Amino acid sequence: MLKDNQLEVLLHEKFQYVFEADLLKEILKYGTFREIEPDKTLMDIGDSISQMPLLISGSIKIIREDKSGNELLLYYLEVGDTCAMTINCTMGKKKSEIRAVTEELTKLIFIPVHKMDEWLVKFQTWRTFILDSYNTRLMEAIDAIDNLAFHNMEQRIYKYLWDKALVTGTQVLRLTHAQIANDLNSSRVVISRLMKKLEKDGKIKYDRNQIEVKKAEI
Amino acid sequence: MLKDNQLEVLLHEKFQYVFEADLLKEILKYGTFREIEPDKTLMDIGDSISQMPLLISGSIKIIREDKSGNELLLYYLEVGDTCAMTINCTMGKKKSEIRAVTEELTKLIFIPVHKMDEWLVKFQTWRTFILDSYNTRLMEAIDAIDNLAFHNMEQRIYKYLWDKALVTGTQVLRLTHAQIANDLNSSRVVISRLMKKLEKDGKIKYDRNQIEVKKAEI
DNA sequence: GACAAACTGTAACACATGTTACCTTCCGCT
DNA sequence: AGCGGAAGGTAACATGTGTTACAGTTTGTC
Repeated sequence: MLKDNQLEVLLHEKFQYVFEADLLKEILKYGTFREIEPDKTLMDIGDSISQMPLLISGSIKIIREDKSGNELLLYYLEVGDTCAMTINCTMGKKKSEIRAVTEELTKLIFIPVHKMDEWLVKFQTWRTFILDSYNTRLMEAIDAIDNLAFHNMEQRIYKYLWDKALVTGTQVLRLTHAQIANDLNSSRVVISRLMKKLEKDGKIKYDRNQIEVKKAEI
Repeated sequence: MLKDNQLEVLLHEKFQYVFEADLLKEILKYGTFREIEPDKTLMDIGDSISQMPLLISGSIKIIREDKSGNELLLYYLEVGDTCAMTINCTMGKKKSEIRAVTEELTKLIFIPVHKMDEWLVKFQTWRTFILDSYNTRLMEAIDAIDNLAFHNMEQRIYKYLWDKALVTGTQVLRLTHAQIANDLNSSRVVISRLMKKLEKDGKIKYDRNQIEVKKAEI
């Protein structure tokens, strides 16, 4: 746990240009801070949610799964993001349709539901934040649809790697072909085959457990 | 054009349980009514939007297109819906990422942008409505992702037909294989092939320009 | 009735992706 | 050093989907 003043410093650092001063105070007052290790499931399909998370640092994978257990990575949440799903899960008392897994060490503030609605009335910046969040998520979902509908697996792999490089802030990734296959709902053999092709085309370079992504056209 | 009192009757009929009385009055005062024929493009990719539509009757197809002109039907808007895209396009002054085409004769009320934000502060029912809209759209986008990621073309065709039956309110549809191919970003031959199979399995029945959808498991 | 256009059926083939099986290489452990 | 497991390479094949080409049928129009 952080001391209050440390949390305050963090909040200001990340959100001073997003939220007005009074709102920052309220967040500090009513929010609950939590720090979560990498690869922890924050929320699973079917869970009910009573608090809304606000991402302070780290990143979170949002994953969709069908009944047979096939998975698909939808998008990442990063600093300053919130989970749009949660917004309505909390407001509408519905169950989660997705799984959220921390990608790295992640710091969050949880906001109680009743404050969410209250702040929509009181704070212009909160309204903008919530609507922006929804919109960003909707765009990301549509981006995911584009990938599936209009791009082949080779393009999807490259985009997956590049996105991951952006999120983690490094072009050298530590991950295996099997992990990629899992996130893209494909199979390891297919990934290996196409990785070879991507390397031949100079778009990536890789060794066991390590992939370097180069900037390239999709 | 409708006379004011006719519009009032319509609005009440559709929204009396959604919006509080004062809000209905404001909508009548500041909204602009429009009636639009089937198969008209309401909004195209790259358009700027300055008004938010509220669907009174009819239905609207939301379509995504890539740079090469390949199309994909995302979902339908129905009575009581609004276009979530628009919400942020108006607020954030961004351009549309999708195309909206009327499926049938459609009645709409357009709301000026500045009222949107004002009402978020003043009316609880408006807040709920906007957040619900976003959430519904996000769920529909995720549903579209599920289809693409986890279902084969045969299942996608059946779901497409069943959804269309729900939207239009009849299990007998007037459409061609080529139209289906277009909406699913496939090709006519593929659709014909799989339609044959669906018919053999008793899930549909069809003739030239006409398809009867039967209730079946996906 | 003749004709053109639209709609559907079908075959043959190309290509992308998934599956299975087995092999090699690398790495950590004892 | 030897072992076992994890990661990756490769081949052979199965399947799903897209493409091209052409034929047959229906529909509307003159």
